Amino acid sequence: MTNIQAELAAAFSKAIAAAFGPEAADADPQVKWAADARHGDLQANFAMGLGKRLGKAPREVADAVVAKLALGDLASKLEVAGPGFVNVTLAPAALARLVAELSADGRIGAARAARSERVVIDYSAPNVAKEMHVGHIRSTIIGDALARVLGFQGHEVLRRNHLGDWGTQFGMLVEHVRELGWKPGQKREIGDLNALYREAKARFDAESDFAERSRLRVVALQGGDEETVALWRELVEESKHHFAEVYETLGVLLDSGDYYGESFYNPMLGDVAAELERSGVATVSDGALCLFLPAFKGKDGSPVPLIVRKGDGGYGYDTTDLAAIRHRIRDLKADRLVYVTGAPQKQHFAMIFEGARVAGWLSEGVRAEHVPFGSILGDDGKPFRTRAGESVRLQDLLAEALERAYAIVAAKSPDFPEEEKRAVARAVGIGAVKYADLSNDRIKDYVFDWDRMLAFEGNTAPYLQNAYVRVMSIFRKAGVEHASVLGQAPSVDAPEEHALARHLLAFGDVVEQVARSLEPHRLCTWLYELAASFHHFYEKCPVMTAPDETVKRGRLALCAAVAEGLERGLSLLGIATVKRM
RNA sequence: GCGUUCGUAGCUCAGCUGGAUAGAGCGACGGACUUCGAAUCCGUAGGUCGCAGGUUCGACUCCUGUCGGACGCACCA
Repeated sequence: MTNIQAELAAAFSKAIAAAFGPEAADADPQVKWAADARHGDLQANFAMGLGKRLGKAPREVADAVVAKLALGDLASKLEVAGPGFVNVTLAPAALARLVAELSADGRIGAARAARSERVVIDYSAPNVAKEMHVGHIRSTIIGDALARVLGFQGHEVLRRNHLGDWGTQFGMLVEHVRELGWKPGQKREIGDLNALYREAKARFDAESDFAERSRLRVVALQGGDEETVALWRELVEESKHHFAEVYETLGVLLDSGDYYGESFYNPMLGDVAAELERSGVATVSDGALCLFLPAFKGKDGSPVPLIVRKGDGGYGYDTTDLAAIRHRIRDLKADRLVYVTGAPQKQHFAMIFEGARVAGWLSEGVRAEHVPFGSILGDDGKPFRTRAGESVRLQDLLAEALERAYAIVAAKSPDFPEEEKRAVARAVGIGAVKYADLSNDRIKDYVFDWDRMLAFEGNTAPYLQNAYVRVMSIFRKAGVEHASVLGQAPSVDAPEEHALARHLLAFGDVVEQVARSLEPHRLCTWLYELAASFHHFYEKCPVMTAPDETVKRGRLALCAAVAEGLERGLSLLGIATVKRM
C-alpha cells in the first residue's frame, strides 16, 4: 500500500536535489494535507524556508522544483500559489486506485510498523478492596485504545494492570476480616468489599490497639505468614472478579493474564535496593536509602529523592516502580514503556525514569513515556462527583450509560427485538462514554455531560455509529454486501466524492500520529471528519438514483471504503458499530 | 518559593513536528423530508487565539515575562 504523503515527500526531495544540488537535498519538502480544498489535496511548503537559505525568491525556488518534479500520473494539477506553496491536486484515476487498494487491504492503508517493538503498557491500575470509580476510567479507556493502536501497527503489546494489591492497608484489612471470624478456604459471600475496607479504616483510626494489631499483621503478611497470606489472597481474588465484571461491561482488552499488581514486584524490592546501594547510586539520608536526583528540588531548594528503602526498612511505591521498570527493561526486554496515569504523577514518573537512567537500566534504544491525562469535571467545573459529594462508582456510571442509551433506542426504534435494543444500547452507551473521554486532548480536564456525549450531533460516538448505520442502510437498500465491493474503483468525480476519497487516504498518517504522540483524540478527529464528509456526499451524491450504473457502482465502492474506515477507526478506540440502530 | 500544566466564539472543544482568510458541535436566527434513515443536512450571525514583548519570510503553535485556574514538591499511590 502506498502512503501518498510519503510518496510525494520523496518525489519532492528528489526534485529539490535535482534543482539545487546536494547542498539543498536535506531540505524537508514539508508535504502536508491541505487544510483548505482550494489549496488542492496536499501541499509542499519547502519553498519559503529554502528560498531564504539559498537567497532566492521562494516562488522561483518552487517553480524550479516543480519543473524537476516527477509525479507520474499521481497529480492532475500542480500550482505554485501565495508566497511559494506548491499545491498538489490528485488525479482522479490515481485517487480511485489508491482508495480501491486501501478498502481491500483490511488496514485502510495503514502500514505496519517497519520494526515491531515490544511495548509494555501500564494502565487501569485499580486498588484491591476498593471499588473502581471514575478516577480509573480514563486510564483504562485511554490505555486500552493505545494498546489497540500499537497492536494494530504490529507491535508486541504487553498489557500490565498494576493493581494496588499490596501495602500497609492490607494489614488493616486482613486483621479486620480475621477478627470477623474469617478462616482461609471458607466458602463465604463477601458482598461489599468497599464496606469492609471502610469498616477497617474506621477501626484503624478509632481503636489504637486495633491499629497496633494491624501493623503487626503487615509484618506477618510481608513475612509470609500462611494464614495472613491466604486471607490476603482471597481478598485479592474477590476484587479481581469485580474488576473483570467492569472490564467486561466496558469491553476492554484487559483480562486476568494482565494482572501484575504491586505484589508481583514485592520479591524484587530487596534486590533492587541492594543493587542501588551497592553501586553507590543510592545513599542513606535520615535513615532512609535514597536516590537523589539533582534536577528535582523540593520546597526549600534541596534535592528530593526517590525513597528506595524507608527508614523503617520497608518499601514504598518508589521502589515498586523502580523494580517494575527494571523488570520490564531487563527481563521483559521491552523497547518502549508506556505508563497511562494521571497528570499529577508526572513528576513521579520523570523521577522514576531519571532514576532508571542513573541506575543504568534505562538507556538509549528504550523509550519510557508517561501518558498523563487531566481529570473529569462535573458541569460546575469541579471534580465529577455524586450529588452527595462522593466519587462515582464506575459500575453505577456504566449502568447509567446503558440505561440512558436504552431509553434512546427504545424511543427511536421501538420495533426492534428486545435483544437488539440491548445490544444497540450497549454499543451506543459504552461507546459514548469512551468516545467522550478519548475525543478531547487527554492532557486537559474535560467536562462530563451525558446529553452531549449521547447526542447524535457533533463529535460523538452516536454520530459516528449513526453514520455507519446510514452507510449500511444504503447497502441493505441496494441488496449488496458491502464486503463484495471492497477493492473496486470508487467514483471520485464530484467534489464531495473527491473530498471523501482524499480523507480516507490520510488514515495511515493519523494512525502513525496516534502511535507517536499517544494521543487518541487525533483518530477521533479523523473519524468525525470522515463522517461529516460522508454526510456531504450523502446529500449531494445519491447512490440508488445515480445517473448511471457505473456511477452507482463507483459510489457503492466509495461507501464500502467509508464503512471500513468507520468500523476500523472505531474498533481501534474500542468502540463497537452496529448495522442498524 | 520552585516546578508542571491549561487559557481559542455565549457554552463544549479541534487546530498535525510554525505555513495561506483560525475551524467544528451546541445554543440563537433562517432554510431542506411523497427522494438511499430529517437519529440528518444547508445557510447566517458570533473570536484583538488571556495579556505584553521577542525569534521568524511567516506565530494559536517556539522563547521570555506577566495575569488567571488546576496540580506537584522525602519515607501514602
